[in-house]
Amino acid sequence: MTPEKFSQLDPVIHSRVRLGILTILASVKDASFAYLKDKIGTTDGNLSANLTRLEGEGYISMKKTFAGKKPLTTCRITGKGRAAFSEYLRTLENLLPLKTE
Amino acid sequence: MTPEKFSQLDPVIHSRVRLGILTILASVKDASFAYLKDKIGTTDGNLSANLTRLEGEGYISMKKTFAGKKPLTTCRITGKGRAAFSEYLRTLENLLPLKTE
DNA sequence: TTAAAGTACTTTATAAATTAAAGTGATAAA
DNA sequence: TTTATCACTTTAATTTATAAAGTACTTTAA
Repeated sequence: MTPEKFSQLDPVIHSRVRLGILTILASVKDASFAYLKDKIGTTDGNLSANLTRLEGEGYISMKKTFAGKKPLTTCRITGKGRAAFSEYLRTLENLLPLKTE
Repeated sequence: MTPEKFSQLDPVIHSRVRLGILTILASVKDASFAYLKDKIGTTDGNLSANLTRLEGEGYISMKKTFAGKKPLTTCRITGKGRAAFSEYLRTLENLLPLKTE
């Protein structure tokens, strides 16, 4: 049994913005670009880049539609993303001295 | 009351290697370079750079001595580092759906 | 009606951080 | 002696993240 190492934490998830995206997407059916931006507190460019990264990893999917006349990007976590996120949390709990009450 | 944002997570701490360093140093009086390297599972160069970063932030202190004839770097968390680490954990617990049992 | 401001992003450029490779200086082993 | 090893540091290369521009509209307001 190898000792638990911090390198086990999925680097795709271990980014403040991507962690925020996945945390939100794990708890709602889907979320818009604007909603994510507001909740996470980042810039348009940064959010865009990180969503693209997560989509590239197959952790989320994005659908582009229109809300009236305005473009609307809707994001959703995938099964793979949900599994990776759960595993990330599990690893964190094993590694950190957390005391959730 | 502003919504909780992931940008509140201290970027100095939110790095897999530095998180590992602080987690260990928070639970022991001090630790050697070799011990940290083994426990965290990283390379010499990476560990060295991250220790220097933490020292620069005032989160840890390093003492260089000799163990017999070999150089020995001993690391210790500072009060500031301990406070920042606690705050990081507190923020994480507020942000993530953790279920520590 | 048309100019200005806003929305909802993406793309490109720049800065910062991580990782990998090479380097240092000493000891120990063959 | 030369080869290897230890305990790191430094430099270089790659990857990330942040910031600045850019695109393609829509809405408001003169």
